[in-house]
Amino acid sequence: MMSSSSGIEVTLNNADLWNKFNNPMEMLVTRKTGRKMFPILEYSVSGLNPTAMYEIYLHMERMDDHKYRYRNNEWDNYAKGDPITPIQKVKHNSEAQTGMLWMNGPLSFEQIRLTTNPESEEKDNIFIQSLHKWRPVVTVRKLENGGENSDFGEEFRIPTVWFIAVTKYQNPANKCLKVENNKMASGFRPTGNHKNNLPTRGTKRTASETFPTPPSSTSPPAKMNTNGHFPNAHHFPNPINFDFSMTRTANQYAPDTFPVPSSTASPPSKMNSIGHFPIAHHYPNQENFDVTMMGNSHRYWMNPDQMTWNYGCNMGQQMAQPVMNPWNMQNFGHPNNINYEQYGNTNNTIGPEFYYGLNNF
DNA sequence: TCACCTTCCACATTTGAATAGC
DNA sequence: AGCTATTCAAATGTGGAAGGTG
Repeated sequence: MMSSSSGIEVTLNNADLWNKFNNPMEMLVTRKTGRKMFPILEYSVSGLNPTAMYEIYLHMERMDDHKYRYRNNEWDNYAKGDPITPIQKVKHNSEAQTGMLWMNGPLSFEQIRLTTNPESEEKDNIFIQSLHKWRPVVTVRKLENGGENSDFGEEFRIPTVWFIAVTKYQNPANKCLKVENNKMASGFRPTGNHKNNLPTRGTKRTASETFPTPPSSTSPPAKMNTNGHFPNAHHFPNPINFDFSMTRTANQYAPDTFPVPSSTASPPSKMNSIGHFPIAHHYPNQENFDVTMMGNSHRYWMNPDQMTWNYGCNMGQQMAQPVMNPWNMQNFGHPNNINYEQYGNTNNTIGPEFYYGLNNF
């Protein structure tokens, strides 16, 4: 928290998350489009005059005149810093508004992007120099007489909030914390589908590398569309990551080929009558469900967090196309029976049977 | 020097949302 | 009108190539 003689206080809301990165925090910066910050900067502000008008700004401030590098598992200041350039202040998206409104809600600067391009003209891009130490500064500016006679405002710095700008993460511990805490990086977790041991990750693959020929023991299904794709399947995971040893042939699709549930809880009896199947739209990490807790009917799965039975979708509702493929003989519930809201994005749908069924691809 | 470091881009894998189709 | 299916957009860290540096 930072307070002042004016009585204004600025607090970082996600300080717990920020404080995990004390080794120190590294923040990625890119040139072309700029990079969003993670964690974001989200503050609370108090002590404002509820009826007065304020603008709030953010800028980055060089902490010293050193240039740092990561060598032998630690950061050292190996050179004099690059020239210190004029400060760019980015005005918060909310523009000018009353103190009451500022104090009502979180003060988030999630739109900020860090760029190495000093010529960037994007409104929310902040130019910073890689390998230098930076500290975010919040400026609260009270508008007098419609802003005509206002001063430059009051600045707030939080001592624990600073970072070293990098174009690639240096400290592995820092990188792990980013992956663990940023859901957009979930593919890089041990349970994710990014496989670091793939030979050509990050570079363009040939078609045969991307779509290897399956083992001969895996018969393709009778029904494929003209693209050779599973009907209605959208984002297929990389087949390289598939476990073809799980593949079943056409006469092995029976429900009893699925794992036996360990739970004694009973699945709900409500079920649709037309045997709808889930459409695999986006495939979540396997950590999102526990296949060992599937119900006896194999039509349900246990949500390990909520200890409730769910129909064959873990995050959303998209259900369609009865008997759309002959590989997966499971019946999943009708969307009318499902409480989607608790799972977030309605586009994300998957059932454990279908997930396993993908190994038939 | 030259071993190591940094930067940049395309990429695969995500989440999230908008739009097209029926 | 209400779902379903498809398409679009954005956000992550990574590998490799190329350039930089003490």
